[in-house]
Parts: sequence; structure tokens; C-alpha cells
Amino acid sequence: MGNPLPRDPIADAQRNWEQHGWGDVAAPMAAITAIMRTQQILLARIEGVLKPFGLTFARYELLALLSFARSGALPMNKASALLQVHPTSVTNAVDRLQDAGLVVRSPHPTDGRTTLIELTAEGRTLAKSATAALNSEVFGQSGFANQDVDQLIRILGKFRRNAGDFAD
Amino acid sequence: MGNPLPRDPIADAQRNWEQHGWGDVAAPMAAITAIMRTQQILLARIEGVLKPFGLTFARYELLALLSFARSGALPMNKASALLQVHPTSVTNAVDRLQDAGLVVRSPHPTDGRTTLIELTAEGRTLAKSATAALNSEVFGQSGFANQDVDQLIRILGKFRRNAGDFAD
DNA sequence: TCCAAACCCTTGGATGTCCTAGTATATTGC
DNA sequence: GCAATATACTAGGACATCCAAGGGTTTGGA
Repeated sequence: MGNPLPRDPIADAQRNWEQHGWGDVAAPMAAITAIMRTQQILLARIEGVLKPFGLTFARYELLALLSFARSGALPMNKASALLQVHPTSVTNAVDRLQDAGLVVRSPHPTDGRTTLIELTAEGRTLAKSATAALNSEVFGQSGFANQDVDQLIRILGKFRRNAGDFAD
Repeated sequence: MGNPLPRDPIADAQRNWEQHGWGDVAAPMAAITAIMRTQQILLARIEGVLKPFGLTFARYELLALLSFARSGALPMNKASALLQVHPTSVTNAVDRLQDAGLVVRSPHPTDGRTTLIELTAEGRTLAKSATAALNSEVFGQSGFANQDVDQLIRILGKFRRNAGDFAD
């Protein structure tokens, strides 16, 4: 989508901020912008690896989540909470996964409001293959040094807890 | 969109990865997942601050970029390159900003293929106000410690360079 | 017991992102 | 000078995300 720029656009933005008298927030601005851009790069890599499997990242995340549930099934609201996305996003993903024969919707045995999402055999197999691909092609070659990975986990974990993601 | 979970879902995922024999990539997986989630949180905060201005983050970024250009104008392809998004995304943003009277499209003086995007007076004023709001309500209260901000800038800067974002 | 409040999922609408053409204009090479 | 190639922008389509609303189910307090 583009060739390398001659200079880091985020570092330029940080300088702009400083020159405009916002030096006190220039660094956090740069860090946040860098997070946004890094997410974009990583998402593109992930989607690229998943495409041959007919999966998007959103659908993969749901499949992976289900594959780690003992029973291979979860209520939709649980999935929404664990994936930390809006319930309508789960509805959307389940619709498409169901069309692809990878999951099935079934009624909750005791709560008529709740719908269970259940992995099919096909879904479980595909989740395994896709995970193997992601592990070798993305996570195994993330481009982050081991120490940096630890720093990221620590810093972002602290941030997410402060943001109210989890109590722990 | 949800209450705090009892436990960190990403730490759980990391444990799952380790238990399935993928210990060698569990940490990068967790770091990458944390980046995705952090981006989601930050984007929501930013959008919340911009909403009263009638702006989204995508539109704000374009306005801010223009406001830093000496002439207040940029070719669309330059904006696409600097913002590191697809040209069609810029077309989309410009359409809406133009409808809102914040920018104007004008022909390039020497290259008939190129369209210049130009800030209107209104656009420049709104960019200033929106930037002030973001500085005080998001960047000024990022929730990252100063040292962590430096770490993020360093780690993600290295990553982005490796990913081919810029030569520097 | 019974109805209001809470909860669960889905539909419809607005945005944004990317990809794949398709049209128009510049540049290059013969 | 002209055809072939490259570049710039836009139209249409596929996906994902969120919000607002609506219909069905449970729960809990009067």
C-alpha cells in the first residue's frame, strides 16, 4: 500500500506537537499514534495469513475461543465479554461462521434468552490449522525482541487493567 | 460495552498457548493481542472526545495533517502516504470533510491527475479545537507512565522501521 | 402472583478499511 | 510524435465495529 517514507511520520508529528507548545503531551501522543499504526500493520499480517483459510481475524478469534472451551461451546454473551467486542459483532461473526459450517447455534438448555455457539468438527479442524499458521508466520516472527515482548506485555497489561478491562 | 472481567483474558490465552505446546510463541501472541486490545480502547476514547466536534479519528487525522502543512493543502496521494492508509480511505474522508465544509478539493496547478485538499478557515479552527481537546482529555491522561511512554516509542519505532514504514 | 426492570440476541444504519476495477492524465521509450 | 506504461483518483463491493431499537425471556420486588 506504499513504499517506505524517507522519515518516520510519527516522529515528525511529535516534533510538530513540540513546536506548537504541546511538549507536555507530545510523547504520549506519539506513543498512542505508534500503537494505532502497529495494530494496523499486525492486523494486515494476520489477515494475510488467515485469508487462505477463508477466515478473518474476527472470525478466527471466535473459533479459537471456542476451541479452548472444554465443551467447544459458549453462550454468545460470554464470547462477547471475553473477546471484548460488541454483541452485534459476535452476531455478525457467528452468522458467517455458521454459513461456512464452522459453528452451529443451539438453544441454551435452561435460559431461553441465551444462544450457544458450538464448534463443528470442521470448525475445530480449521481452528487448529489456522492457529498453526499464525504461530509460525506471525507470532513466531513478530519482529519484537524477547525483552521488548516482555515490556509490551507488562506496559499494556497495566494499561488495560487501569482502563477497566479486568480486575485481577 | 462490558464490565471488568475477573481475570485478564490475554493472560489466560497465553496460558492456553503454553499448555498446548506453543510456549515458544505464547509471549509474542500475548503482546500482539494486547496491542490490538489497547488500540481498541484508545480509539474508543479518541472517538468519544471527537464526537462533539462532529469528527471521527480518520477525519481528524486528515485535518491535523493539513493544519501542519505550511500551505494548508496537500495532494491526496501525499496524505494517503503520510497517514499510511489506502487512497480510497482518503477519498472517503475528504468526501465527508468537504460536505462539512472543512476542506475543499482543488485541481493541482501542474499535474492534471492530482487533486489538492485544502483546509477551509472553518476546518483550521475546528482542527485547533479538536487538537486541544485530545491533548487534554486523551494524550494528557493516557494512563501510561512517562518511562513506559518512552519504551513504547522505542519498541514500536523499531518495529515500524523493520516493517518497512520508513527508512530513516 | 404479576408486572416492571434487567438481560439476550438480532436487525438496520452509519463509519471506516481494504481490494478490484475503471477513467483520466503524465511519462517513457522507440 | 505516438504508443505503452505508470500514476492519481474514484466507484462499487466485502467486512468489521459500534449505536439505537425492538422482541422475547427471566428475575425480583410489591
